[in-house]
Amino acid sequence: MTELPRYLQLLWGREPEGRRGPKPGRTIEEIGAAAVAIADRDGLEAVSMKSVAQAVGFTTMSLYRYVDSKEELTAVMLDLAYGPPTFRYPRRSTWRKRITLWAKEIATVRLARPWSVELAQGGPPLTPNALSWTERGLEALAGTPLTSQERLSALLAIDVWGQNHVRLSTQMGLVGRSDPDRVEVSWFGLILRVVDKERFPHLLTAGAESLDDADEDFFEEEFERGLGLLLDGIAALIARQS
Amino acid sequence: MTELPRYLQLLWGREPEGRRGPKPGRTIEEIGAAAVAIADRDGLEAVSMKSVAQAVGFTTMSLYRYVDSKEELTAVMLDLAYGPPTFRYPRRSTWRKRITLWAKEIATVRLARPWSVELAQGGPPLTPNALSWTERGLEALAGTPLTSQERLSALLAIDVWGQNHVRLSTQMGLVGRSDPDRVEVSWFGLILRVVDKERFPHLLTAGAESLDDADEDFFEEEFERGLGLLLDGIAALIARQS
DNA sequence: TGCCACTGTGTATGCCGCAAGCAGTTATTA
DNA sequence: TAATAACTGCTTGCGGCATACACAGTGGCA
Repeated sequence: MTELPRYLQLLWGREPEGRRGPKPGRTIEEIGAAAVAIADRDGLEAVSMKSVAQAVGFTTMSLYRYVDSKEELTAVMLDLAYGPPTFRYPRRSTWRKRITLWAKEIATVRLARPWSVELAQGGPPLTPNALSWTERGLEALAGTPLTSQERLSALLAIDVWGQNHVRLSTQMGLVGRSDPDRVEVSWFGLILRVVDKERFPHLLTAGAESLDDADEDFFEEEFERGLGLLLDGIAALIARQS
Repeated sequence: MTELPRYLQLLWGREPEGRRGPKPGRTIEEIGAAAVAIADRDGLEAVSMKSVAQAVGFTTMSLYRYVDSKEELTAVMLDLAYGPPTFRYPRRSTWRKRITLWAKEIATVRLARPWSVELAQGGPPLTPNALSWTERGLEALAGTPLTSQERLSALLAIDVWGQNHVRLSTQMGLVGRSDPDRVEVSWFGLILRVVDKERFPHLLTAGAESLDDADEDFFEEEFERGLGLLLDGIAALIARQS
């Protein structure tokens, strides 16, 4: 069993006792917050070891006293972007209402920090805030007959879907109310120039019909559609276990 | 309406007529295939404009005659990694069986190219093979009462979930049969060192129970779990529309 | 109390990657 | 036939990540 990575030691307050040497000039939270501020203002590509170091009054290489790599820095950033979950579940609410709230809160956090969905994904959650959100998701499913594996599996599916929804909506410029005639036209309009009816009959039909039914607010309506589908799947599973 | 990006023109065979100048020395497929071969052999980080150029007998900057950026090169790589869908749906099969096959085939492709799930996602599908897979997914849902938006939404949810499943399983070293006592122990064992029962009661319970019920083959069993949930959701939607 | 190992910061440096710009050659169009 | 667009190689600039080391500060131990 190897030692905890440095950044996790720091984030969790789990440093070994009796560290010698000068006291650190900054906390890992300060460093992460500086990186988040840069990403918020100038986008993810503006976050470099150098820009972050400058923002906290260090020189570049001192950051490696807190994180071993830039990848670890981005993990810290994501944890800070998430922050602790502060919402409350209504009293006596159904699991469905609670999970819906959980998913909406996550999407809100992600939307406030669009750069967070562009970060490379580095594995399962390990940081304090990320795990706090997992805990809140499990709390929402408390009292259901699902096994633990089924609970974790369901939360993962919703989380992954939600991230992708934010990312795709952002990339397509479809966050917020939009002209129904313009919704998805950038994607469909583009593929219309290359696909032929012989090879892509279903796609052409689906695309045209989607334009007819175009959402007034793609982000919100597709959120309901996709989350509804996932919740229905969970409901079916619960019904089978009852 | 702007011009099609160069790489899409090339991939779709949609170049304007009458291009002057020397004939290109390579096709975009050849360049993409060289990049895929490098990624297969040495991993994604070994793919640089330089290494790809060398592999096809060019110098670095000539690649920009085919793609405008490295990002476009990775889109070409992904399309080639997918290849055209070659599977067949059984005659008279249910939508559920067809979608299951579709999802499994995608996962197989992704598993054969684990680097493909690490690529940054650049928006909705635009390339020939990627769109062919979408077409096959729509074909699997033909005959169901779902609207086109619901169909696209369902396919997207499954695709996204499948990619994440491959990525996470690969990152956690959980592809193929494994010692049940070791499954997820790397993740849970790690968080056990930092989480406390007061703050994370549900997580600790879920983790311990998951270890008790540990899968013999995490990848396969979690695939069934997660896909089952999504399919149940689609089934509920279909039942409501019937 | 003094010595020494460990730790925090700055500095110097190396290597690599992406891509703008230009020169020379090739093939099509006017 | 001349002009022009397109293909390739070459040059170059800039920025980023991270190894290694010097110096100063702090705690553990004899």
